[in-house]
Amino acid sequence: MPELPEVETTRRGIKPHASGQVVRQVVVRESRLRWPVPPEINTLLPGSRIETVWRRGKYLLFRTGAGTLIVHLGMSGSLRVEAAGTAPKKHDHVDICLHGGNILRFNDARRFGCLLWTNDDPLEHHLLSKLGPEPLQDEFTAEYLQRLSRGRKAAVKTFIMDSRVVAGIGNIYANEALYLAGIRPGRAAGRISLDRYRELVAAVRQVLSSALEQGGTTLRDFVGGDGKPGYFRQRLKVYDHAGEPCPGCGSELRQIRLGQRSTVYCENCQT
DNA sequence: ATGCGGACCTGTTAGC
DNA sequence: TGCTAACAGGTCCGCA
Repeated sequence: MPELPEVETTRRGIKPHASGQVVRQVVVRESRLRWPVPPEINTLLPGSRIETVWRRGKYLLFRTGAGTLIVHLGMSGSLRVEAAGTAPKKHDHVDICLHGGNILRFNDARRFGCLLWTNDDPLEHHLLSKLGPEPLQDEFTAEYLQRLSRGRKAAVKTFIMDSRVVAGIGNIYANEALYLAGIRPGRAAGRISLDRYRELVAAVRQVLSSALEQGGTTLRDFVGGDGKPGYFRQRLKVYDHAGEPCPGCGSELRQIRLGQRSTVYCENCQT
């Protein structure tokens, strides 16, 4: 579920409640996540102070004096702040109880998310070390995409959803950005011009920033750090609108599958 | 090196 | 109404 805007929305919601707080206790009700919750979550995290909460791609990073907690929300995960004493709901797998009286509560129905621990630089962790540039930072450019894509036959949509190419773009925003850029999702990445990659980079930036302003996209179960949904769903132009008229030209939006992911586009506006 | 399909899970919905 | 199948915001891994 959560792509970059949802993870960043979560970070912003949680940060004021978590930064500077000392962890009082950790309760793990279900340790079978994508990877088993490591023992350090129980041994090193309690008693340590959360210094900062930051983000790399779709990973949330909680730096403490004892090491760094790495959190990924997978498809259905959320992390929200609740008052101590609030009864856990279904799929509330982990509670990080803070001395101030709040709980950071990890919920994930599908358990594709994870909580990991590292004592080293988290950016060197094997899950993060190969991530491509942040799409909202300057290193993400048309020249970069063009250079990296030469000779590649993969669909451009699959290409920009590859976290080694650029971090944080998932299925919703890949569809939206390609629509905004007027590029057909199935086009081979290696055969797209620099000018069209310029359009694409601008579109990615626009759609991600705009989604961020709206607190992310909630299709069914996403909630931010405050437990509230995001409001970008009503701004989606193509995702979740297959069979409906294209907002630009009125022709019917088509749905296909690319890399096992549903892909929606306008055959007229995207070439 | 690149690309593909399968795997990991539960919940919701569409179809019979 | 109930059963079954397909699909859902992610991404790692093993194999060709």
